[in-house]
Amino acid sequence: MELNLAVSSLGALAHEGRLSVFRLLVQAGPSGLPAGEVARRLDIRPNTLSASLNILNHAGLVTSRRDGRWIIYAANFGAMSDLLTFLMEDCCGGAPEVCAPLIAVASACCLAADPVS
Amino acid sequence: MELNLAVSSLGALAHEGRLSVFRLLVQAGPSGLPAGEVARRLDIRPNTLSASLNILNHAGLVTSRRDGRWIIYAANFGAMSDLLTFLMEDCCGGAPEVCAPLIAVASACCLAADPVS
DNA sequence: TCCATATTTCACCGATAGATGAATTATATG
DNA sequence: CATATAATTCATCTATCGGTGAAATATGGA
Repeated sequence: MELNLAVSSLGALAHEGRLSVFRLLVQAGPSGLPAGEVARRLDIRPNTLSASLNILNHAGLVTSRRDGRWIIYAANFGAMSDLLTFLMEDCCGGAPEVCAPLIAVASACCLAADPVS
Repeated sequence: MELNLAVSSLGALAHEGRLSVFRLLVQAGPSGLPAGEVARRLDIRPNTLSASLNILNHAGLVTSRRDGRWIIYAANFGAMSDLLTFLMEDCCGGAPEVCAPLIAVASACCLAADPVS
């Protein structure tokens, strides 16, 4: 990942409303949620939410598809993974203890369901 | 980690100069680097760098200590770990494949040196 | 076709971020 | 004490961000 893409992704997430939206979509999984459902759950006005989703989308963090009169947004898990990987690069230059908690978190939520060989 | 702390941490990193500074400090390890050395390596003016370091410091991402006429900055690896952990929370609601690459990265750089039991 | 619903786009305004030159503080050395 | 170096603080200016009301676009149903 390039520095500038990381900066725009971090900038997209560096906002209370947008971070809440992104986390909600992460929790919702790959099937995503319609914009209106996001607005209702987080109590955000439609036009404000639209601007937020547009910023997250331009940063590559969410995808959108139309389904009838709804537009479904979903977290882009690949982009999320790329960003976190970028932030972790070289994290162990002198401090291997940094990664241990992360491995624990990732393991707790994933390894049980889909173990890494 | 609270949402607002995550937002301020992400905001601190969402800047080309500051992200470069943070990554350099991460690579430098816990012993850190003097401000002037950071400025020289990244070609940033001293006052601009000072503002950047101040923002990273207020977000809790770097620490500072004076050593003679130098002020040594170091990445706060605990805060970094907390932030990444926060971003990964609930990441597997429906997509366990998200975490696999992260585990791989973390494992590659850490497990060899300090295996998680 | 007409209307209701879902979502976006637009124009505007106030607030905040970011860079800079100049001045200031702190430390070491002769 | 005088001077040079390291780093910060301050004042200022410009650019961008973020939210809002109003209007526009798109879809489905009567």
